[in-house]
Formats: sequence, structure tokens, C-alpha cells
Amino acid sequence: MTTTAPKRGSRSQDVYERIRADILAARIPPGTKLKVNPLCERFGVSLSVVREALTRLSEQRLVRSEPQLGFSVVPLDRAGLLDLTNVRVELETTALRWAVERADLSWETSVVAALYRLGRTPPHVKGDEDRLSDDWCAEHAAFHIALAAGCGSPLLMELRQGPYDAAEIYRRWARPAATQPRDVQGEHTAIAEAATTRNAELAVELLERHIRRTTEILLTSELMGPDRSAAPSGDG
Amino acid sequence: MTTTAPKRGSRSQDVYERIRADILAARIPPGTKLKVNPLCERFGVSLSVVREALTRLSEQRLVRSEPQLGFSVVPLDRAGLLDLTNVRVELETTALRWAVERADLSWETSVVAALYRLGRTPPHVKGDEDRLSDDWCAEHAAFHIALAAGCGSPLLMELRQGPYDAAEIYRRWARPAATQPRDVQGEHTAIAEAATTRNAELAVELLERHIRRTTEILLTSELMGPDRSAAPSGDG
DNA sequence: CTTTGAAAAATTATCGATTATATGGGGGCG
DNA sequence: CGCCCCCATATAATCGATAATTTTTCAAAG
Repeated sequence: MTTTAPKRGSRSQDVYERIRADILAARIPPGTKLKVNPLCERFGVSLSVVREALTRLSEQRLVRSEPQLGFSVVPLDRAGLLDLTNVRVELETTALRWAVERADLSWETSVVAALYRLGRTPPHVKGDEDRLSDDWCAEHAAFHIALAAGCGSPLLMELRQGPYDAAEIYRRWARPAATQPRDVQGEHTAIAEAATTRNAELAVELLERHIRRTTEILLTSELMGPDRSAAPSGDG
Repeated sequence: MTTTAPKRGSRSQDVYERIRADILAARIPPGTKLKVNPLCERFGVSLSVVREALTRLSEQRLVRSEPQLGFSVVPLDRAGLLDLTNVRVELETTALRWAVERADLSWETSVVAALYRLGRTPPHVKGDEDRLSDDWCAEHAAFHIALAAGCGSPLLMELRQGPYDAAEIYRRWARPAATQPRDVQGEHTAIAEAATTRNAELAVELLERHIRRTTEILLTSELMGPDRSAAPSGDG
């Protein structure tokens, strides 16, 4: 438990995490300019701190930095999502294949555990049925991390996380044009089953389909094409 | 008029590139602490600038940042090199496979051109026969970029560059325990030939062998095991 | 009514100083 | 004689101010 860590890291680390969380949780619309002074006031810290956080985020491609124009949240675009999807498929399936080939019982256990937690978490928040809940997104991320974690490669784990997070922004902002109901939990269960029974080819194929299906739905979503100004708080 | 662009970006960008170049070109030994004040004086800039550069580099894993202990160049270690190699094989072969399947004549042309330039560049600098020259390393990087560039995925191109650079540090610092002479240019030629004749499987296999062979040699190198203080300028 | 121009405002990039934290050495205590 | 605590020094983290740049405003000319 580590009791509580009152000063876990530094101020920089803290605001970095909070801005990052805001972006991933869809509290800041894609394309929004991230002005430094407002962020300073909001977090009660100085320029340098915010600047360092934004620099880190832009190196992760969650934030875009143009030389004299400041920072902004990465915008959504179709080509980017397509590219992202193809690369994610490679990274995630590679990790899963390695895991199936090499990982042990504790990996299987953590996959089963993550699957169960995910299944018991309501995907949507009451009242806004086509918006994903923070809790579900966290569990979903944890499930895919658990799947990949068996690969035994710290570097691959880090590499796959970036694109996963980038895709998270799309998942959060594109309203699923759910023309047909989709059994996401069923897909997860099938992947986990194939993985824990060490059926690598099947697991990889199911995982690829799982990723691509999400992208398909997002690509037909209404939000992908039109204006990027879909802020919850209207622009002034 | 803009004549020449003397200040292409910002001071930060400049310092970032110079420190990065110093690390990749083996002018700073792995594990070295990167103290901020000396760097400030050396580049004639202020704290913030150096700090931003180091932050960016640590996000790229070329520099390690520990909360209250400052920055240091990533150290060399066997496990890291192994992991790096496995991941690089996946990234580079994926890019090459996509390129062979999708790329056009101009890609082939650029591969041939890069191969030729690489072949005409002396690998070693006179007088230090087991140390790679800056020029050759640059051309080598350019060749592998040319190979991968046909993949058509900007994201994959960016992702593969990080591990390539990390491996560059190992290539530069580990004295090749060249027990047997190795025809590196021959390997490059074979890869390029298989790639341009669209023999994906062969090209991928040759590329994987190329990458792994380098790692094998580095792992048996004298430098990998012992002390990390193997600076070119003798330690005081 | 549109277009062009420059000044004003806003915002970013940079700087030097201040504060907080870690490292190392010396004296007190066991 | 060795170990631990405390203070001096070095270094990192943070801050508020200044300089450089971009965007906006506003007005006058066409």
C-alpha cells in the first residue's frame, strides 16, 4: 500500500499526469490549444512546470508542439486513425504472441482477473449511453496491458502503450455509430480464452479483429469527419 | 527573404539536437551524469533550455531521469540490448515487409541509392580501426531508414527510430570483438537485392539475421560486461 | 464594403534568481 | 575505534520577470 505518498514525485510529474489524464479522459477536446498561463493558474504552479509537462506530452505525441505557436492536443483525423490501427495491430499481436509462447501461470491468472474486473464494470455512465465511463476505460486498458504483459519485454510494453493511448482519444471522442449491437465483452472473453489455452494463432486473429472492428466503427462515426470543435463547454 | 535559416527552430531545439548527437556519436559515455549548469555554460543558454532538451531526451529513453537525482545518459546492459534487439527485429522487419508489399519504384530507387552511398563511405576513421566513423553511421542509419520508408506508415517510421538510435549507442560503444571478418556491406546488398526484387520472406530473414548478428558480436564484446567508464579520453 | 497597414494585446520562449533536496565530510556519542 | 548524527556544499526543482514573436484590433484608404 505504501501508505500515502504525499510527494510522490515532483510538481512537474503531478501536472504531467493530470494533463495527460484530462486528454485521455476526453476532458479536453482534440485540437484545443493548451495555453500555458491558464494551466499555471489552474494547477497553481509556475511556467516551467507546465512547460516541462507539455514537452513530455508532445514527445509522446499526445500533444503537438509547433515552434512558436505553442502546444495543442493532437487532432483527430482519419488517416491518423488508420495508421494507428495498423501499427497497434502489429504491436499488440506481437506482444500477445510472445506472451502465449513464453508466459506462465501467473500471467494467465492476471488475464483472467483483468477480464473479470472488466466484465463487472459498467461501460457507460448513466444518462449518457454512448459515452464510455472512466472506470471502464481504465479496466479496458488494464486488460490489454495484462494480455501484453506476458511478452516479457519491457520495451515492447512501453512501445505499445503510446499507440494504445492515442487510440484511446479516438475511442473517447468518436461517438460509436453503433448500427449493430456489439458484444465487446464476448470478444474479450474469446481472446482471453484463446490466450490462456495457448492457442496463439487464434488469439492473435481474435485480437486483430477486436482492434480493427473498433476502428471500423469509429471511422463510420459522425464525429470523425466534421468540425473538430465538439467541446463540452462551448468556446467563448 | 529568409536567405539562410540561421535560427531554424528555437534554442531549445538546437541544444536538444546537439546533446542528442553527442550521445549517439559516442561523445558522452553511457551512464554519465548530465549536470545542468555545465551544459548551460557550454551551449551559452539558460537552465530552462537545457532542462527542456533533457526532458525530451529522457522521454525518448536516450537519457534517464530520476526524480531528485537529475539526468544521465542511459547505461549499457546486456538485458537491455537483448530486449532492444528483439523489438527492433519486429519493428524493422514489419516495416520492410510492408514496404516490399506496397512500395513503388521510387522506394526501390532510394534503397539502391542509399546502399551505394553506404558502400562508398569508409566505415572506420583512420587510426582507430575498430571505431565506427560518424559518416558511416549516418549513412547506415539512412540506409535502414530508406529500407523502412516504403512501409507508408509515418507512425511506424517514428516508432522504429527510437530503438534504432538506442542500438546505435551500443554499436558505438561496444568494440566489436571481431573474431571473424564480417562482410557487412554484403549483408546490406543482399537485403537490398531481396527487397527490390520483392522477395519479402528472404528480405525479412536477411534483415533479421543482419540485426541479430550485430547484437551477437556486441554481446561477446569486451565492453558489455565490465566497467562502464570506457571513455575515449582516458579517465583522469 | 473590402482590403491593407500598423499598433496593441496576447502568448510563447528565455533568462537569472530563489527554494528545496541530496551528497559528502567532520564532530559527537556509543 | 567505529558508528551515527548534523552541518556545509553542490545540485536539482521551481519561480517570477523579461525579451521575442505571433495574433488581433482598429482604422483609414481604395
